[in-house]
Amino acid sequence: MSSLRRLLSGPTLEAAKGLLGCTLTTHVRGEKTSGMIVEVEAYGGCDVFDEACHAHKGLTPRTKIMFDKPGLCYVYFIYGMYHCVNVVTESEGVGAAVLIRALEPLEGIETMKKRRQIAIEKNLANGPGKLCQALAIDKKLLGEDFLSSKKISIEPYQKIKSDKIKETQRIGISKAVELPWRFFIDKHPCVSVY
DNA sequence: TTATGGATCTTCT
DNA sequence: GAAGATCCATAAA
Repeated sequence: MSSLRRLLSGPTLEAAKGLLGCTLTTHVRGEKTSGMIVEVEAYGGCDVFDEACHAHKGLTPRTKIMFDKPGLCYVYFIYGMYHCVNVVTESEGVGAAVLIRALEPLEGIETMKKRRQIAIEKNLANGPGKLCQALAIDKKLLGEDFLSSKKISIEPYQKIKSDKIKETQRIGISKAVELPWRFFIDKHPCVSVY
């Protein structure tokens, strides 16, 4: 088992921090795009009652992927126009995941600019909905395995020192607001909100 | 079958 | 800083 898989099988908060500095890559319609993960949020897991987690009420058709094997891809549609990507964490049977909130664009930047219709690099993927547009992530990728899929994958890239990682409350939710489960690389220009 | 609200982004002031 | 766009998944009936 790879070290990344082992990380994702463990506590969601550890997995979230460990994903910072990894790369996220997609291959869609022959175009390769990738970026480094600079901001994440943890949802569910760790035996904590997390009302903001989609899976907190139990297994539904929408959230069943969060109860599946760690390392799978959970994509959902929000506000009528945007997608968000999550990495499923913890053991099979536990409803937990890490939301990927922001990337630093690395490869396929021209493709991302075209998909996003903007030219400013740091705005290509500095938000959960934006990075899905930039990497062409939608529900076709639901259930793919980040560690073995050819369409979407996560790989270790840069080691982030723990004193570079900042934790704060999560963004854009109305329940369990107080949990400090958002992690990002301090002072990185591609982080969505400070 | 219908009603409700959301892990957001953009545009405008 | 504030508001509108817009549609899927849920829950209730």
